[in-house]
Amino acid sequence: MAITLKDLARTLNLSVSTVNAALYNRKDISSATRKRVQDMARAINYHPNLVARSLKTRKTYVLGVIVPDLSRSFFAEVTKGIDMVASAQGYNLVLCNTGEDPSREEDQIATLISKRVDGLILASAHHPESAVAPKSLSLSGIPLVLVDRFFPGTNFVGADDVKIGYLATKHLIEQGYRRVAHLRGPNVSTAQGRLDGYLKALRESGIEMRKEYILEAQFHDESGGYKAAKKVLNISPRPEAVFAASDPIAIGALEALLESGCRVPEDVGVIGVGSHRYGRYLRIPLSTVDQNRIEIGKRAASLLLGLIENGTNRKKPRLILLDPKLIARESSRCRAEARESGGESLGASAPLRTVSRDE
Amino acid sequence: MAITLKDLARTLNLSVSTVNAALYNRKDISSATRKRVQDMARAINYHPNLVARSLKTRKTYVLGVIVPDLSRSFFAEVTKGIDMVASAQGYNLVLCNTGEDPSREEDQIATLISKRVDGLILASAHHPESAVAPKSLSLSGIPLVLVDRFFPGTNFVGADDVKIGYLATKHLIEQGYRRVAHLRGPNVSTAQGRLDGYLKALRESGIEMRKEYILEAQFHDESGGYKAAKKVLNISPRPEAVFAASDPIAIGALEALLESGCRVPEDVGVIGVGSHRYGRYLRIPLSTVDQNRIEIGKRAASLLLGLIENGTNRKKPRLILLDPKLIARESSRCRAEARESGGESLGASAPLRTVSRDE
DNA sequence: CTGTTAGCGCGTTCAA
DNA sequence: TTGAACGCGCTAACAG
Repeated sequence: MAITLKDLARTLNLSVSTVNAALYNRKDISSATRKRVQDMARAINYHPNLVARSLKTRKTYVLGVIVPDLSRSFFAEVTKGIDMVASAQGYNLVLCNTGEDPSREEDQIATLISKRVDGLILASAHHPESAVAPKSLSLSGIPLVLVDRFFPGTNFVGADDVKIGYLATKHLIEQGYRRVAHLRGPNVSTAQGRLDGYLKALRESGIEMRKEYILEAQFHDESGGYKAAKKVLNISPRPEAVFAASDPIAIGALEALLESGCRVPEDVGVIGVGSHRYGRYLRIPLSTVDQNRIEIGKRAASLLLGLIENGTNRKKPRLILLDPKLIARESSRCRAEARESGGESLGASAPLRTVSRDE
Repeated sequence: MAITLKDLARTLNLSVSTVNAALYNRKDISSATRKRVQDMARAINYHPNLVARSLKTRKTYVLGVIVPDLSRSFFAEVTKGIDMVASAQGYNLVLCNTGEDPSREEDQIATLISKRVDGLILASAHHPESAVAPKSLSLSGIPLVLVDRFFPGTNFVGADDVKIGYLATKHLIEQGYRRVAHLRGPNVSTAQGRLDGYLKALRESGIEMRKEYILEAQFHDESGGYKAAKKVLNISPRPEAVFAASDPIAIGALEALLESGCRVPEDVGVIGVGSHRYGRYLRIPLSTVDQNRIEIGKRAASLLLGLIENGTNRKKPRLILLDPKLIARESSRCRAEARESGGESLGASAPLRTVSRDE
């Protein structure tokens, strides 16, 4: 049985309120008693019961975080970012992995409401159009921040997907590729934004868009990129480059292209999105666009904590878009001399230290 | 202000205990009232206050999970495994990322004790010799399961590291490499086990171990593997193969070897540990040993839940070692004809579908 | 400076 | 079947 404040008070021959005040380091307690109390607390291994405290204070110092799949590096890193700022402010994370199952997402939200989390971060919300979950959430008054997938009318933190698509496509065009295909993601805001950016870059360069150059795959699935790239090879005129909406798609595409005897980047250029940690170690070091995942998590947590501490009576939902960064590697280096583009120097000869990930 | 049981009861003109029983679906309530109560609960968006319930029942249905770095795929996947079985049993996870900081680990444990988690999973415990944390834990009576790094006297779930080292080294030897170097991890049980397995395999094959063939690196750090491999190249006689204690180390080593003009696997064979998702897409598809990470998480959660539900008065700590699996790819294929060794077929021509990760 | 006490929302006797 | 009342451990008045 856990030791309670009352136990501690009895042991010290003090009242609970004195002991409590002493533990909180209030100044209206003699420093002598304060020390006595704190020493004794440590000695008998007293740990304040936070569930009782929460019941009283109506504050749990817990943030709910719902992600579809923690084993995707995107979500793992966003979660890490969230935890960095949350824990610095004394909050803990309760993490829910929906496994991409929309019905579980609803259950999880209900549970988190019941657990009285102080706020909630929802990554890649499912079918928010049905919006049943957000509805009970807003009724519960729990502040909510969406991450990754946008949904109008709610607080949102994510990468600027239009810019991602634009940067990637523009880069390919600048490298001398004209016929650029796009392996897009499924029908969510993220994929849509990247597609828009792709179209914008084409338009800006006076390149006509071709519907048959746009194929769909799953963000996290190499085999989708593989299949789509195989199809790309049969289109005539054959595309000279591929902008994949994610690194996994790009990796699958790379595999398909090489397997079919294409040279990358000479015959076909490839660029992905996500700045996967091992992108530079692939058969052909992969160009990519960095979303700044850790920062996404950090900003989401900051925003949420702001909402929590300043009360939710914020007028309008905030929308935070982070700036993506182009990382040019070998997979997109056509004939053009290497421009300065925020990337590293060429392939395998790059100094390896820079890749170490201490932050 | 959240709706309480009392609010609900008042709305229905019933007593709280009736309402409560109805919500719990007890049979001693007329099904008519039961339905009435449940409908009304939904209608007015009632969410039972679990913190109040926990205070009463002394059960939070929360498991603490402490990891050093969620952005390392090992921990992300173990955590995913934990969540799979925990959530199936109605438990939530509160996740703590120590960022490798031992002092934070202690703080986190203290917080989790105060939050009255029902159990705790500690991955890669820091300096357990000081053991201050486990001590307050056992005093608190919170069941504890260690994962990844072993520490005698506690429940443990992990891969069989000796077997990992043995499988990897044996494989290299079978492929015809005789002089095998080992890039070991830092001084923790995991690295020690793999080293032991390495030595065992050498012994068994009558190969003399050479101290200068054993170099140290950080598990998660490519640059460590890079540096160590550079050193390996200067040893004479030069090793013919490298068993790296992790995939990141192996990837760094691969980079160093190729950069120095070595051919892999012809001049030097390489094998890692961890079955990284992109190992097969690297410049040279990387042989590795799979630890079965998801399963580690699942077993850890099962064990912990068992301890929780059956009371902690278990006699002896349990020790669960999972069987690793060799995955042979190109980086370790010397001249020997491909043996059947649990791996896939050769390199880039392997059918890509098999890599999709639905499980 | 220190002690007493009334809830926070829920679960659970025990009576009715 | 249903209702009344106590207590889980802690916080925060308020009283001394």
